[in-house]
Formats: sequence, structure tokens, C-alpha cells
Amino acid sequence: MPPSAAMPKKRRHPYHHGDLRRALVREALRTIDTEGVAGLTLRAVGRRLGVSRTALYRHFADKSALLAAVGREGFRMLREELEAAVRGDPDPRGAFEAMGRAYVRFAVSHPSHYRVMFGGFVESCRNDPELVQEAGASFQVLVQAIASRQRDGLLHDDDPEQMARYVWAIVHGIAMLVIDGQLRGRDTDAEVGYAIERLGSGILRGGVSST
Amino acid sequence: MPPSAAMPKKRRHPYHHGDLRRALVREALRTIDTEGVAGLTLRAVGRRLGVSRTALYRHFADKSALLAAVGREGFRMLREELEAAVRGDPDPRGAFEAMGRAYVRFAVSHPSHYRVMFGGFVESCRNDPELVQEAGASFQVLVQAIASRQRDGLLHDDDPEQMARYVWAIVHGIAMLVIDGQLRGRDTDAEVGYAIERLGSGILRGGVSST
DNA sequence: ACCTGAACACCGTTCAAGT
DNA sequence: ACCTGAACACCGTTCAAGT
Repeated sequence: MPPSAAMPKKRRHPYHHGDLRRALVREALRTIDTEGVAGLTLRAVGRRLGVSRTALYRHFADKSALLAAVGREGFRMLREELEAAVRGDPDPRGAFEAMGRAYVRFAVSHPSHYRVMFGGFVESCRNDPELVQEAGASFQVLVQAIASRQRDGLLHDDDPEQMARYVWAIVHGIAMLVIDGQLRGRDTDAEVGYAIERLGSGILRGGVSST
Repeated sequence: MPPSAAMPKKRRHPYHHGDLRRALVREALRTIDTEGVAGLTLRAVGRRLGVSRTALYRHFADKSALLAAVGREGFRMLREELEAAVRGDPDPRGAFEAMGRAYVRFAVSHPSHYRVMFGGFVESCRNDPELVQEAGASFQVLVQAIASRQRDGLLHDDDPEQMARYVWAIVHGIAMLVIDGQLRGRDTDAEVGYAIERLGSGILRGGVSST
């Protein structure tokens, strides 16, 4: 037989080297970055990793389990950044603002994570209790920050969770609008800065509390 | 030949009766309602309408064109509801609140429309200028309402478009959180009510304007 | 344990052909 | 004009088989 005919020419090592699971998540994110969540296919991920179409099923039950892993990672990263923002600024007012900026910055610099976290692709609560727990932990960072500032007398004495949902809706709204390109041409920092100012003071003018 | 052998037994009329285009949009919405945007397939839509897999291409260039039609319809409906809310309440303060409630109510009662409008499924700006125009028209309803209240001296004299983006981010954020089930167990009306109150007055307490 | 290819039941889209 | 079926190049997932 000819010496070089039956040589397998593509695969260098028959098995994937190190941590295939992590590689799959990383490659999925790269794909979502460029193609969008709808453009994510397991076959292409495998192909790009030089691995069979079905190797993925050794690490994830199915496609939505892979997405759940992406979402979980995202919530952990977000929580760490929020905690860092709280820790980073000794002034309570400044720390609160830093959290808001950190939240939107996270979403803008990790849009793929963020979309998976909130895009409704993961059937969140049903499937993955770990993901629900991570999501709850991120939210609690905000709740605690608000409660602390209420104790300092800086914020109104509303239910801290209620106030946290309000603040969350604002930063989430800004983040989604930026990611979806609805604020194209706008300076994200300026948008967040305006929002934080009016979040504090309100949009109503003066003491006009009619009737 | 046997008398009843070659009878076509399924199709009652060989062509689709009336407005296939409208039927396709309606059926697409029904599918998204039950299966989610990811679960929308053109073949299933055709099947459910008793029409060939490819009949759709007489009315839409491709799948994303169908989604663009859904998005356009959504923006038109949203604008009409916002305009109705403004018209419906003579009191400026009440009308503004009514708009916020109408916005979130629209998103919650038409989640499929809303997801398509803002989910990034339509490559918005690129493909469909009509859709961009409809979206802009909805936004202008809010901008005009704000400018009018500024002339009455009710709101701070910020750039009305800037303030509109802020208000939009809030209602959009609430709408997305409700639709994605992140506020499950919460009373949507109560969330919106709280948001509108604090949107007006701010979350900071008293006249503490330090430094 | 980890990986593989073949196979199954699906997709979106194109196209020559029918009425 | 409007609709059709066959065909193409894709999917996610399962499964018996290899190392």
C-alpha cells in the first residue's frame, strides 16, 4: 500500500486535549458574538473545535443545557463586578453610582452572556436551579446596597426589594436598548449618567405637588 | 379505476381563500405565543394553514421578512395605544402615567409582538426602513408628551429626547422583566405604579444634596 | 470515560412546473 | 398571480460501536 495514503491528515490528537467542557462554552460565546444566539449551532461549535458533532453530549444534556451554562457563568461574572463596584468606592453615593455603571458596562462588554441571561432562551426557572440561584445572588447585591443606604438615611424608606426592582428595571432597560442598537449613536456613559442623576432627584420640577 | 381512490382528501380549496399574507402573520404570532420565537418554523406555519411549505415565499422574501412584518405591526399597535392614552386623560399628570401603564400593558398582553420588536431577531435598521420609521413614530409620541409637560412647567427642562430615553428605558426594563418571568409573582400594576411615583420624585431622601 | 460515524426526523430556501 | 412537490444543504439528537 502507498506509504502516505491512509494517513489521517486532519486530527492531530485523536481526543480533545484538556477541558472540552470549558472550550465548548468559550466557542459557543464566540459564535453568539458573531452570529447571534439564533446562529448558534452545536455542529459548527464541534467543527470549529476539531471535534465530532456529538462530543458535546458527553458534557451537556442538550443545547439548552449549554446555554444554561453560559447564563450561569454570566450571572457569576455580573455578581463579581457588582461586588467589586460596591467595595471599590468608600463614598456611599459614589458606590451606588459605580454599581449602576458596572451593570451597564457588563452588559455592553458581554452582550452574548447578557442576551443568554435575559433573552428567554434558557427556560430559566424550570431547568436549572443553579442558574436561578446565581441570578438571585446578583440581585441581592443590589438589595443589600440599597438597604445599607437606607440605614444611612440617604434613600427613601421604601421596601428595599421594591426599590431594587425599580433600579434594576432602569439599568436593565438601558442595557437592553444599547445592546439591541436602539441607542446607536448615543454615548452609553452619558445615558447612564443622566439616568443616575434623575433616578436620584426625579423628573418632576420643584415642589409642585398639585391638589 | 376505483371511484374514490384518487380523491384528494385533505385540501378543500386548492388555493388559500383570502388574505394569505395576513393569515401567515397571524399564525406566526400564534406559534410564537406558544413555542417562543426560536420555535417558529415556516414549515409548521404553512402546515397549520393547510398550505404548501413554500407558499409563504409569494408574500415574504424570507423568514426575517415575516418577522419584520410582525415587528412593524407591533410598533403600529403600540403607537396607537400610546396616542389613545395621551388623548384619554385631560389631566397632564394623569395622561403621563396612563402612557406608562399603556406601554407595559401592551408588552404584557402582546409579548410575541414585543419580543420580535426588541429581541434583536429583526436586523432592525439594516433591512426594513418601514419598521425603523414605525419605531421612531412610537418614540416621538413620548417625546412630544414630555415636551408638552415641560412647557407647562411640570417637568425639569432637560433635553426632551434625553428624558424620553430615560423614561423609555424604565418602562422597557419593566416590560422585559415581566415578559421574561423575572418578576413572576409580582403585581405588574403595582410595579408600574411604584416606578411612576419614584420616576417623579426620585429615590433620594429629603434635600440632602451633599457638598 | 471519552469519542466516533451513521441514521432519523427535522429545518430554510430554490426552482422548474402546474393552474 | 398564486400555488405545488422535489431537491439541496443544513439542523439537534440518538445509538451502537470503537479506544
